[in-house]
Amino acid sequence: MMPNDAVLKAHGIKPSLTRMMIFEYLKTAQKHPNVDEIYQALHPQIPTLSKTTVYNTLHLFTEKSIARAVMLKDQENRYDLAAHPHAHFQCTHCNEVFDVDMMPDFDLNQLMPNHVIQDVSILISGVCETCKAKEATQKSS
Amino acid sequence: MMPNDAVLKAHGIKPSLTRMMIFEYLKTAQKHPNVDEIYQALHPQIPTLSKTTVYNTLHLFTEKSIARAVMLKDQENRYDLAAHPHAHFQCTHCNEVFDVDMMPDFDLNQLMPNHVIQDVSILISGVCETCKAKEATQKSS
DNA sequence: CACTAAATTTGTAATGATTACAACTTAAAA
DNA sequence: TTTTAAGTTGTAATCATTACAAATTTAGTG
Repeated sequence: MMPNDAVLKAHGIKPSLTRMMIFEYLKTAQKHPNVDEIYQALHPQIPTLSKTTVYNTLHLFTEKSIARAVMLKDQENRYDLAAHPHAHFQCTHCNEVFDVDMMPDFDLNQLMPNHVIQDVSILISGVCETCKAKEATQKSS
Repeated sequence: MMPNDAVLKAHGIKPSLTRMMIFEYLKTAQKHPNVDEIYQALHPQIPTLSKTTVYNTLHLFTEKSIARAVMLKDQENRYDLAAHPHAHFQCTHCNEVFDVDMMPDFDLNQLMPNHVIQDVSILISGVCETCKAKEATQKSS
């Protein structure tokens, strides 16, 4: 696996320490963090970190296509590495977000031959396994 | 085609005049209006209309599944009738949103048998026909 | 090293969509 | 009519995001 600084450089991003750490957090964290979560997680290690920097960095990352803003039924943005495209499932009960390793290959270039397709994002909403089980238990009691 | 009040009633919504007009606007307007556009469009006809009412009504409509909040790369919500599911294309140049009459039928219930699927929304982003043509013209000049 | 310019980071203030909430109005029920 | 509920309204608060200018760091050059 390519080291983080190489990945950033390969996308034309100068690998400052802050950028590397935000990238590393996106890579490691098993969630789809919003700006505040990233800030809270890294603040202890980078005491001078500012939220504006987190915003700046995420804008840079999405512009250079190493991250994506995940569209959700929240009023805030969450972020995701752009590496392998996948769909997202968000539970309407617990609000949790899960990756769905699936990306149907409809041929958009054929369907919309005169458009330039840059990105496709799929959001599935419903009730997750856990919440569904809880519901069932409550109803039967 | 069912009259508006019947549609509302069928979904358990009492068809007040305001609600009917917001519904009618969603049905007629060839766009994916945000709250402010709806408010501006109806304000002349309903001088006492309040933005809060627009918010309330849209919440009610989405809750009762006759409208959907369209997820876009904007910071504001846009709305859409829930009638026929379709994907959305948003141009990264002019920001315009177009309907894409396509909804791939991946079998989510099979893929996620323990989840309850309520909704699937697909957002395609890229450059639209018009903007692509303009770009080409500019480059060649 | 010293100096300069550019890139990066930071903090504060402004913006703007959305929500909370209490008051007011209208419609329905008794 | 009287009462109660439903619907609507306006104001104030919340909160994510952006604007922007200052401060800091980094890189390049003499």
